[in-house]
This record gives sequence, structure tokens and C-alpha cells, in this order.
Amino acid sequence: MKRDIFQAIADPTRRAIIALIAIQAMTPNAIAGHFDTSRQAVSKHLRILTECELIKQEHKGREIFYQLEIEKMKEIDKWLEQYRNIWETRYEQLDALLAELKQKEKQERKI
Amino acid sequence: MKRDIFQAIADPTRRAIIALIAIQAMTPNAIAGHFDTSRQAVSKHLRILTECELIKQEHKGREIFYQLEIEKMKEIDKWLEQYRNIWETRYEQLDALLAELKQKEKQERKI
DNA sequence: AAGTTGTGAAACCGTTCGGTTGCATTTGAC
DNA sequence: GTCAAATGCAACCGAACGGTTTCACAACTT
Repeated sequence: MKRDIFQAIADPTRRAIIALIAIQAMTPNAIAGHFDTSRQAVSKHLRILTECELIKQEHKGREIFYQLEIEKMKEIDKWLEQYRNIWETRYEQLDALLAELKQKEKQERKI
Repeated sequence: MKRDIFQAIADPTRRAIIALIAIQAMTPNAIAGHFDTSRQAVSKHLRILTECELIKQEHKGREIFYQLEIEKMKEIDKWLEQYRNIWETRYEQLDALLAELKQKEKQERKI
């Protein structure tokens, strides 16, 4: 029931939905039009994405427009940050960085 | 059977393994020591990560050291790139960007 | 008021996932 | 050579996943 953001983006259909919505807010029907699955299946994906706060609803009459919560995507970026540091400095000061990360890990274990 | 990188990082244990290995190459036994699960369960995670080429093996006697393939992590970064563009320019030229993306989508539909 | 449209929720179903248990194999130690 | 250690692999199991089908309900249309 409690899914995190990484499980949310694990599904290819959900990533496609995210890509669609990033361009323009869309209704479930419009979104489902882009896939082979049923509208209800898309609706389930939208529920999961909403639970993770990756998207948000905007009611307009009987239609619901889903919109990407771009801020939430930063959480993935934040997770990736540590590894980006590694590959950016791999050819410069690798050993020093690894030592630093080790130190960080020790501190986090204490918490 | 064929898992992609996003499914690989969807599991919390696998993300923890990645974080461990990023610091230092480790054997399955050593890795399993950090978790509550069995050694075999960790071994399965390692197999999945290896299949996705997120980590690689280095045999040393009867021990196998697993090491992070940092290059592969860039694929996630690449996927995130398009959205990073969005949130970086959100407060500057949002409307212009969206128009541009819409145009892209139209072109892609023609293909 | 009656009917249609847009949507979500619940029930069900086959498949996959993550875990354990048990076994096979290779390597190092004695 | 014998035994223990390190590891992978296969079989099994309960839970979760992703999908369909059916139903319920609110909101426009006529």
C-alpha cells in the first residue's frame, strides 16, 4: 500500500504517463488514449502516482486534469546526487572522495 | 526476467546494497551482514543488479567482490534530465518551454 | 426528469516479487 | 584427501502487482 517514489517510477506505463503529463495537464480519458490498456488501469496508475505526490489533480467540472508535481521529481535527483559526485570526480580525486563517503556512512549509522 | 534499471532500484534493499558497494567493493557475505535477510536473498538481489549491469563481479579466490558500475547510474540521470530542465526554468520561461515541448510532441506523433 | 459522460472503487485473476529452505559446486585450510 | 567456507541455483510460498470487469456516482446535456 505504501509505495515510495522509486516504486512509482519503476513501471514503464507510469513513466510514460509522467512524460505525457509533464507536457500538459491531461484527463484520465485522454491519457488512456495513448496506451493499449483500459481507462481503469490508467486510473489505478494515476492513483499510485497521486499517493506518491508525483502528480496532483485539478477538478474542472466532471473532468479531472492531472498535472505533474515537478518538485517531487527532485527527490530522485537528490538521491542521485551522491552518485553523480562519484562519477564526476572519478578521474580526479577518487580515493579522497571514497574516504569522505565512508565517513558519512559512519555518521549516518550513529543517527 | 528482463528487468530494467528502474525496476532494479525500486527495491529499498537493492538501493541500500548500491549505497554500500559505492563506498567499497564487498562480498555477498559481507553485504548480507548489513541486512536482516538471508545471504541467499541478498544473492538474488545481486543477480538482478548484475543483470542490469548496475554492478559487476570481481573474483578473488573463492570470494566474489561486487562493485558498483557507476556509469550505469548515468542512465537514470539521463532520464531525469528532461525534467530537470523543466524545474530549472520553471520560474523563468515556463510558458515558452511548454510550447516547445508541445511542438516536440506533435513532431513525434507524426513519426 | 432522463440519459449520457467522466471518473473512481471493488472484486477477481494470473503473474511476478521477495523471501526462505535445501542442495550443488568450487575454493581454501588442515 | 577431507572438511569447512563462500557462493550460486532451484523449488516452494505468501504477498503484492497490473490488468480486466463490473458497479456506483457525480456532473453535464437534452
